[in-house]
Amino acid sequence: MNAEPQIKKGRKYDQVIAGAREVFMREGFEGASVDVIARDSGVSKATLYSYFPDKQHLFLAVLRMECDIQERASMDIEFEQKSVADGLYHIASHMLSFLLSDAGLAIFRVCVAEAQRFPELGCAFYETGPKTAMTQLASYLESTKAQAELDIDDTRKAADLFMQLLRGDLMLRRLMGVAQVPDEAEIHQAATDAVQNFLARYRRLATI
Amino acid sequence: MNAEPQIKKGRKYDQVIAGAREVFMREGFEGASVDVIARDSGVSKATLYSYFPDKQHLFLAVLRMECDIQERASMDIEFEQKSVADGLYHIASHMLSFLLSDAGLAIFRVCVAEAQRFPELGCAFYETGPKTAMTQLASYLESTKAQAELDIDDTRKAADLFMQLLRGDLMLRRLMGVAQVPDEAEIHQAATDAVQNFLARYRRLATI
DNA sequence: ATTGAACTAAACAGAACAGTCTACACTTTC
DNA sequence: GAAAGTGTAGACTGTTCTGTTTAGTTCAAT
Repeated sequence: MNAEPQIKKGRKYDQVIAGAREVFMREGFEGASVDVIARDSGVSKATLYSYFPDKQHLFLAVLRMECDIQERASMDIEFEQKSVADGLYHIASHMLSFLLSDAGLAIFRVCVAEAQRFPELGCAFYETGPKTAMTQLASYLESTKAQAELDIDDTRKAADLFMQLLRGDLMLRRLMGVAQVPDEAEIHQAATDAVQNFLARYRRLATI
Repeated sequence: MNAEPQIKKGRKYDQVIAGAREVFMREGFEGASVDVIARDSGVSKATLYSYFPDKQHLFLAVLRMECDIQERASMDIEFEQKSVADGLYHIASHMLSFLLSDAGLAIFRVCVAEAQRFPELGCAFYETGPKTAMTQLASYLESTKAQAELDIDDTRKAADLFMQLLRGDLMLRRLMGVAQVPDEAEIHQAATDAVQNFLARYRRLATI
């Protein structure tokens, strides 16, 4: 926890992280070799080991950075939407594009695979990824609840449900390599379905 | 595809599979060493290699067997329930117990991790696991639809939704190592929530 | 009792691995 | 232009890995 070993120095730090990211995501932790990482990064092994004390710390540095990115990539456009349906659809398609992309899947895959070997990793991913998204979504639901379009008693549970609806079967098929990376039409379809299901559950009845 | 290499002979076959299963589930494909598998199986390395031509074939044999088991473990108790709610709850708690158990998670984890390296594996898992369950559930929904308790236009979509509701946030937290293996109360809670959400979406309005 | 198949332990070869080290090149700064 | 800092290529160490081989053991069935 304390006394983080010497990490970070020169100008090639980002280059190493980028190369390592690619190889780790492709091969997993055990499958990736330091020699390959060094070669793919365009960096010598000596340089790599001058930045990171060992392979594990490099791995964790890559994934911590990935988590940071994920956390910062918040749902920008929130309140200026016309209807709740539009807002939810926007969020849905935005998140689906990421979740189902090769990059999004790769980090999910690696975290699932290594969550046992690196317990702190799984927690960090959950906190910065799904949980952050859920919290942001919950606050959105809270805000527009005033618009009285929705009838929600527990926004946290509702946000949770929406996330579940999003991931759905398509995510599973992507994870298992059954489905290819979806095109815009498929994402549109999945987002529409999710919003529809969500509204069917939570739309205020008296209003429409 | 054709000409499967020589696999299976003597009486220690099951013993090897059992040992390999345990090690692979614990360590993943790359993390598991053949020496450890042989030792844990109580079998010599030579014997192991007399059964399987290499590590990959052993790995795939383990997971094929796991898929078979998963496929056979159908949802026994289907029609003799009183209400649809009871039937769905029964299915839900049954499936959740498996999905969230250490064993259920382990195979899911391994398949996610190795679906890229072994493309046929991901497909086999999806077909025998989630897809089979969904099909069985769909046929249940079809049958009780006659009871007019539910208002379903597309049973496949409905079954898909139910599965999504099941997996939910708890499954994600388990995968990431955030949550421990749940006790009966937690499973009851999750199953109840899922059924409730499902019925809120699909219960026939005019009936009650 | 003998035969033959299945199994064992242990050593082995050859490769790949993580991590270290040496010797050298480039750039900046005094 | 010397010195310091940062980089390089790649050889090297010692370990671990998969997969093979050898020489010997168990055991069932004749």
